[in-house]
Amino acid sequence: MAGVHPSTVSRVLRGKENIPIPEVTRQRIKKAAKDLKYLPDERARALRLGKSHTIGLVVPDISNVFFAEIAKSIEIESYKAGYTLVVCDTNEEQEKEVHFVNNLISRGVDGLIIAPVQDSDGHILDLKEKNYPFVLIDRCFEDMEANAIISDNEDAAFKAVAHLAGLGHKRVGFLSGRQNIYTIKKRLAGYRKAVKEYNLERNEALICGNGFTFESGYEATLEILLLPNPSTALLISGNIITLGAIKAILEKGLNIPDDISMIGFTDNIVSPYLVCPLTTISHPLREMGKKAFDLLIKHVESKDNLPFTEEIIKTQFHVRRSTDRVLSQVEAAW
Amino acid sequence: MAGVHPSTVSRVLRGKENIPIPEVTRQRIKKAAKDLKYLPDERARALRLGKSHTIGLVVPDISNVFFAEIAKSIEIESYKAGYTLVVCDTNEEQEKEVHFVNNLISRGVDGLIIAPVQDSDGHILDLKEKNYPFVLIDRCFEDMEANAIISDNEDAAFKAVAHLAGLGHKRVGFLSGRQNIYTIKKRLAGYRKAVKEYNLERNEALICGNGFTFESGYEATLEILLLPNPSTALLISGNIITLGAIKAILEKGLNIPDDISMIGFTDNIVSPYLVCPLTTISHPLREMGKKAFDLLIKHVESKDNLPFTEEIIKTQFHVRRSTDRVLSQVEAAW
DNA sequence: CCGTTTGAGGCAAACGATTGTAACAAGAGT
DNA sequence: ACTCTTGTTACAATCGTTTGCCTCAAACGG
Repeated sequence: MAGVHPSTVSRVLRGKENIPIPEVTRQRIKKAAKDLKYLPDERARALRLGKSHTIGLVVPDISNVFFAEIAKSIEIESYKAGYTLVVCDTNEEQEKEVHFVNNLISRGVDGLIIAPVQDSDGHILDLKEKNYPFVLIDRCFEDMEANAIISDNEDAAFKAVAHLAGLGHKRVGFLSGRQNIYTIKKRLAGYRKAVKEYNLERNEALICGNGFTFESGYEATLEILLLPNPSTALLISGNIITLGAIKAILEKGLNIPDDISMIGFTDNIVSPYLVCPLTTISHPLREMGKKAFDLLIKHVESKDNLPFTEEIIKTQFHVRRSTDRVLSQVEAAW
Repeated sequence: MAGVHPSTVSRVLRGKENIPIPEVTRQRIKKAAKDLKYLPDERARALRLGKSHTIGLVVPDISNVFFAEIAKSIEIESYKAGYTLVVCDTNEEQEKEVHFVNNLISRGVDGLIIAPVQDSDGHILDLKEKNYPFVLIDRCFEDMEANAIISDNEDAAFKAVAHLAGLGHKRVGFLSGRQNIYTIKKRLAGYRKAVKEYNLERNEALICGNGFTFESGYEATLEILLLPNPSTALLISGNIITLGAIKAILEKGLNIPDDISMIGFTDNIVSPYLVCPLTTISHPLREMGKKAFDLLIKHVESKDNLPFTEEIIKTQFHVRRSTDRVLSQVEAAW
């Protein structure tokens, strides 16, 4: 429409000022582009340039606020940095994760941020082998060196149990998420360490559950409540699980915190407004997202091979009403 | 590596059985592909084929469960149908929405699902003009014909207010989200209709708020509570706003539902477990997502221009404890 | 008046995959 | 012995951009 060669259009629209093209032609091209509502084909550009200015984010459940918050902050950072973010939800299914990672690479994303399902790690090792830039977030692999932004799960769990011990609890239950996941392993380690240190009841039956769903939280809680000696407190590894636990507790006619204390692993905007305002461990999710993005971009935009960085982010502990002194049967009788 | 021409590789890997290629060669190529961990370049394929098997989803806030649920169901449907979903979060900013829509088109997505910010509609009209397949979800434009999957906001709001009227409430507040949005306009219309029909107090001061944030919910609620005659019930247009409202109510030392009833517009998994189990209007979000996806794919895969479809989905009403009979001052004195 | 610089912008190759057509060889048919 | 299949695989063009290089004309210097 402007009567010039595509290459000239490209030079004008990409703003190559050093190539001499008279202002009249520039204007003619720009006007034509506007009139035609011309949008460059990013596929073709990416193909030619070998760079897509796109990054991929792979999370296990986008409908969980935990990952939604992370996604949101990475999205905001990407936008600011001129990158487009592609979000994929694996639904905690390994097969989908492999599919998405390959798919994203096929579409030429410049890098990946992954919160892995962790049923296997072959595809992650492939990434390392290909020297593909990626950052693990929230979950990493113990025996693998990689970029990772994680939180201090072990320490947080330890402190949470310590808090309960300080309130006189002797039997603390641990509602687990999927047990083969890094975060859960670490939290469990912290739990065990505190149980030992504060001399609480050691009983494998108090460690219950294997999943991040409402139902798995509900059922695991029932199992613990139906023990001959149910726990007087619960440490709960996930915010959807927490709701299942509340359901079970209410159904049994129990009161929080009088009959049972609870601590939620993962604070969110509703924690203070639940049936009983929930004591939680809170993760600075926005900060984690930003750090993961910055780290990824550093690797993407660097020519040489940077060494891997693993950063552990401190969590915070919010005491609300769901944790209180244990009422022993004797005290209760009073 | 297999010593053959790329075209032969393509034919083998795409499984063109009608082109005669001897089994030995096929195996040689497949083995090489596996050994090299070959992944086809989807950009190049999309460029050549004019089809990317990708669709774009543009939502105003992915960290809001409402849209996260929609995103999740669309993601699941896309995966099943062999499409990749690209999710973009506009943060309720018009400028970002325009950017994302253009960006997605540039990358050659086959179609778009949009929950628009609705500060303007020029970019949507462009889509129509270009005959680009798209489906609006949750929010549509009153004066524009387009594919849309929406819910019966007006009716739902009407019924909610009717429910409150039935409980004896005469002054019902309406906590609004961003007021220029289709859904809010409709809800407000339903509210006004019920106010008229049940002869409730008509007072513009009872319509309050303009945003979907926690803070805007908090402040709008305070405004209503500080009126000389505060409302005895609230209809609340959004789940984050609801939390802000609860904060304001608790801060004022009021009790739900004794001092004030509330109905939340948008049920979610926590609604039953809030300080006071919340009476809500629930949207079948997964179903809406699936319908939007199916509709989009129908348009994407059809050669001819299908007529636009607008489907209105029925909401459900969940009565929980947050709505109760109004306690008049006289009754309360008893 | 001729050679050289400079301005303006076209040409062509490349990115990687796809596909209609062509090419070449071996074998079949006459 | 020659043509005609048929089987096997290569060639070339294409998708839309980008970029190094080249061309052509006008202007300039001597």
